[in-house]
Amino acid sequence: MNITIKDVARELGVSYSSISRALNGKEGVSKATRKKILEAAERMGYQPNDLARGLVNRISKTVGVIIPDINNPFFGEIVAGIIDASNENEYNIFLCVSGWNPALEKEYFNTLLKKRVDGIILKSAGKNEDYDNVKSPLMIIERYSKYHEFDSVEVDNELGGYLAVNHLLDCGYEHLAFILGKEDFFASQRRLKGARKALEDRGMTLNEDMVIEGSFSIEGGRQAAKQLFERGKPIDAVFGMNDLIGMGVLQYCNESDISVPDQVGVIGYDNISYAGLPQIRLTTIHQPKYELGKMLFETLLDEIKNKDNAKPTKKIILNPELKIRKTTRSGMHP
Amino acid sequence: MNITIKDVARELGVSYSSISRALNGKEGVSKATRKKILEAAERMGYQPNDLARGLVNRISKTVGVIIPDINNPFFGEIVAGIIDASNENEYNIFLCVSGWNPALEKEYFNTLLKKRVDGIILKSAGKNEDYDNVKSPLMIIERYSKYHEFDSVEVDNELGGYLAVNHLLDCGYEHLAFILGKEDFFASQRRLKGARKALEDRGMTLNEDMVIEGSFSIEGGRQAAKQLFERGKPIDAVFGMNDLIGMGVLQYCNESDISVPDQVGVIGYDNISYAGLPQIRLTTIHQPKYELGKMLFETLLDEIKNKDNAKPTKKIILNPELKIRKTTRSGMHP
DNA sequence: CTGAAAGCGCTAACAT
DNA sequence: ATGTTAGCGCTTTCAG
Repeated sequence: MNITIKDVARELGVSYSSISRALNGKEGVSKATRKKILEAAERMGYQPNDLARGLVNRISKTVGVIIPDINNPFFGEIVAGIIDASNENEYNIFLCVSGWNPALEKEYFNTLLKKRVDGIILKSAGKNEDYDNVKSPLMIIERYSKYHEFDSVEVDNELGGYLAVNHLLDCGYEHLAFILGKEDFFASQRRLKGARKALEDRGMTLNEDMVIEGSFSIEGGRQAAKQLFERGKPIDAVFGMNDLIGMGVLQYCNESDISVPDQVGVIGYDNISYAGLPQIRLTTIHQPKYELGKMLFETLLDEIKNKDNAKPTKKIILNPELKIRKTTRSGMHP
Repeated sequence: MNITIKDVARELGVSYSSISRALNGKEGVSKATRKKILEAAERMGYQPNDLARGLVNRISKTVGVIIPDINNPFFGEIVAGIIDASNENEYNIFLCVSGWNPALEKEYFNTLLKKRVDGIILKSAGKNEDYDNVKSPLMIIERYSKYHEFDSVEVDNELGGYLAVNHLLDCGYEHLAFILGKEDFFASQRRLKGARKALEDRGMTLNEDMVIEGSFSIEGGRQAAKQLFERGKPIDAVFGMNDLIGMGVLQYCNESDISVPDQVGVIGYDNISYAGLPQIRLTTIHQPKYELGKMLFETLLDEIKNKDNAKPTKKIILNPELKIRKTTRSGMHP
């Protein structure tokens, strides 16, 4: 069916070990025969079988990626970075989408193991201790472990939260509300921690009543905003823990004739492409998503290559950036 | 390193063909030993090696997908459909992103062949005759071939174009302009054909001067609109061949104080998630992208399973739908 | 420099 | 019902 190394060998009357050597650019073949082999392979349309190769080399040049949602542009951009980096290193990506379902995620994980991927990049939908003693190279996007036993790449969530609230305060907003994303408890908590710190740095304190949990979607944000504002307590700024939530808040404000940014300021998180649209222009915290994806892959590859020789684990932290747009007041100290 | 079938066999003192039989649920093993084997495998943490399996079965349970751009939500939704369908059938997806680069696309294609994928789904960035005599199961998204030698799934572009222009005319717009996407010449042409037909059905004719080519992006749409309007000829409606272009037109109109939909009507194509945002509400032609992805995979799988026994090729055509929002006038015959 | 042979982990005849 | 064996396509000793 498919042309194999043996077919080429037979055609040329050489042993197939020579073919292998020639094809892989190893020494031990004369210039002449190497040339002959390469030509014949080309002419016959020979395509090496990576399955067989992988079986003997124990390297599949393949990594698995599991994300919760591909239509969330946040993950889309991370994946774009991963794919580009993998391409540069002649790797291919198995993309799996868990739909925030831990059981499906687990299933995917096992399938990837069976496929003998060289490593896995995972954004877990659940608590990620499940993966604490996996032996294959593994990068968990935002793995929260007590000990730093694993390599990691992350964007500083605490700093992001700090920047967001600091900006809100700079704008003169005083009654801050916070909408967490229940899908990612840890990230939301970290951001909230930064928020708290920004408040405290000015001698203020975070009002715990004003922290509610929503879901990472536009509708989730809208609902949460509704809930928040209908309590009747004073609110003049909302920090949504992702842009989708922020956009939902915007939507609620629009429906309820609350003027943004005058009456209420809104800030999101992530800086997904939507947020920058001229009709939206949501102030937000930019996360370097594409770069994160690239570094995730590169760090994983590093791990793969140094599987045995124990190297010190590393922790790479990327910085988020404040992106001021039009949903927060511009004047300072009004 | 990894536990193999042999390890389990040794542990239990059975031959390893029995293990294989038990694990694959084939007959020829007594209930008792089957149970024993399954337990031992579980206990020892045995994970079958799909590379080896694929080598002997000549089936990798893997398909490759090549798309031009993952951050275009249009492709994102198609991929979501493909991934869901593949999961339901216990397949995994190699996702490749060509960046509209035909050379990279070709490279990816070859890599997938080496990885021995069972089939490939491809949205080609170039003219797709390159793939006319590929022997592996292949689904090209919008393959334009003179003969229907291949299975295909597509959304009716001509109908989509017709619906769009028909609606514009219903709204009372008279001076129509068209912005094509140069990345996808064929699709744009088909849609234009439908547009022409809608005009002719009312005894009107399409003004070829009013057809220009842009690029499938917001900025591309903005530029094209600029070019169009600066010619000074009367234009009261623009049909952008995708939503990104439509949004670019919206942006231009906003910057130039052209009121939409009163002065100028704008219609896009695809109905990507952006288009439905409350701040945008772009009238557009909906393409069932997720369903397209699902059917693409399912049709491919069908092809894979019936590789040899020649079945008649099939052509599945999905219908697009007009989605009226706020960028076109509502009143008919004003 | 080249060939023969073993083996990667698994399945599928073919025996027993 | 179970075991033995060959072989999938390739890489890699080990001889020559």
